[in-house]
Amino acid sequence: MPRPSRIREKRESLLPVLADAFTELGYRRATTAALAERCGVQENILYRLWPDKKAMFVAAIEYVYDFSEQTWLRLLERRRGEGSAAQKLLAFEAEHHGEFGHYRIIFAGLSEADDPDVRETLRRVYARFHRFLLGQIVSHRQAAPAPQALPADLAAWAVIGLGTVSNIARELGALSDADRRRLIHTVGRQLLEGDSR
Amino acid sequence: MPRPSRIREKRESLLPVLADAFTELGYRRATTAALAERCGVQENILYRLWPDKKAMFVAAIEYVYDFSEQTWLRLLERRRGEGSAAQKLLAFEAEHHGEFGHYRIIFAGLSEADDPDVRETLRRVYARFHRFLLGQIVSHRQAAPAPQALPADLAAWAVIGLGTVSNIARELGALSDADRRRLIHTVGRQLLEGDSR
DNA sequence: CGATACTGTATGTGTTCGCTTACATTGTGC
DNA sequence: GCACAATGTAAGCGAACACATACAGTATCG
Repeated sequence: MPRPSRIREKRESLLPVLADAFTELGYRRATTAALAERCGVQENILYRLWPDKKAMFVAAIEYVYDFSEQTWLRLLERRRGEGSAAQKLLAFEAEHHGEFGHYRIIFAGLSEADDPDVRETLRRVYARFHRFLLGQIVSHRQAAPAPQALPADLAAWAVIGLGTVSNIARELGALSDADRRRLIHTVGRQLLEGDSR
Repeated sequence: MPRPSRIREKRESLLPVLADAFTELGYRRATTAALAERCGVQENILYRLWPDKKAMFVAAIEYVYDFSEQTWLRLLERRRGEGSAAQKLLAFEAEHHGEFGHYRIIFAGLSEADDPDVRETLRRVYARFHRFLLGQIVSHRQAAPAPQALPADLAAWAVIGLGTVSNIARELGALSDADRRRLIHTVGRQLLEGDSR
């Protein structure tokens, strides 16, 4: 049994590069030639790692979400004891939301969502995102109970919407950095509390 | 001066067809051949009406927003005297939000936003959308003043975010129709009032 | 060693795309 | 009715694309 396969490791080492490429170029302009060049390999090597370009795209979407979630989890480990986890996340995102531009790969995915595989991948990613946020909101509210006009599951979706519109505004230059911070902070807090205070 | 030009009329008559095509197919799959076939003309006729495919896309985006805004204005004229205009819009959108699928052309645009023309068009469209919503929120709050924790301009952006996440959920099948209605209704009202009640 | 599967390089290939060109037909103002 | 621009039809063109093939080098095992 000569030369054990390094396919798995190779896939993992190239995924960040693919994710960056799709993020910067979108799906259409991220040609297989461009992907291969950025990876420093020939095209057919990519085709030995994934069956087709769509599979590379789908893998990149999942990688990007994993990356984001790990960033948040690391943040929560680092910073302890200054408010609830949800508040820390909100403060962090008000500062840094979208600065990696990774939301662009989601936009690219949404415009390819007529494809069943892409749609299913996005559905799973959004479901995970929602579950994560829901957990944060619920534990925040348990720590500081209040009259809750806004159910936590809806609040979690609304937070996703808030992040999305913030990303859109960033992409289009429709809001200044300061206004985007204000938007995330103010609306985020109201959604988090489910009430105004 | 023989045969006056009907270019302007032709453009206007084909715009809805182009908008539908881009909406259904996205930018990439809406090939010029497909656009021409749906319009019932040859490709080069499209090229006599617009300089290139991108211009057709940009015109379609603007048409879609005009169409939506006119729908809302007609709604406000039709239904009188049952709550504020903003409340009527909210109730209407909770029922019908996104059912034309026109949001898809916005997704397509966002994934082509690295192009300056596309980005500028989207920026203008979002600015008009924000201005429209802001006007509705302000006049609603004037009619029924309340302690406002949430500034109206931020509320307007948040409403756009709410609509966007609702569209995403529709596209991906991530929420049932009933849950989407509940989301728009509950969060929408809270954003509109800038407070809970 | 030496067989063998893994890894990399170079070069097609059929198709599709955005866009163009050539040319025939039509309708209007003088 | 005739000049002439507007309108339509048909064909094609270079480039780019996703993906494939052919083959040389290489590391690992018995």
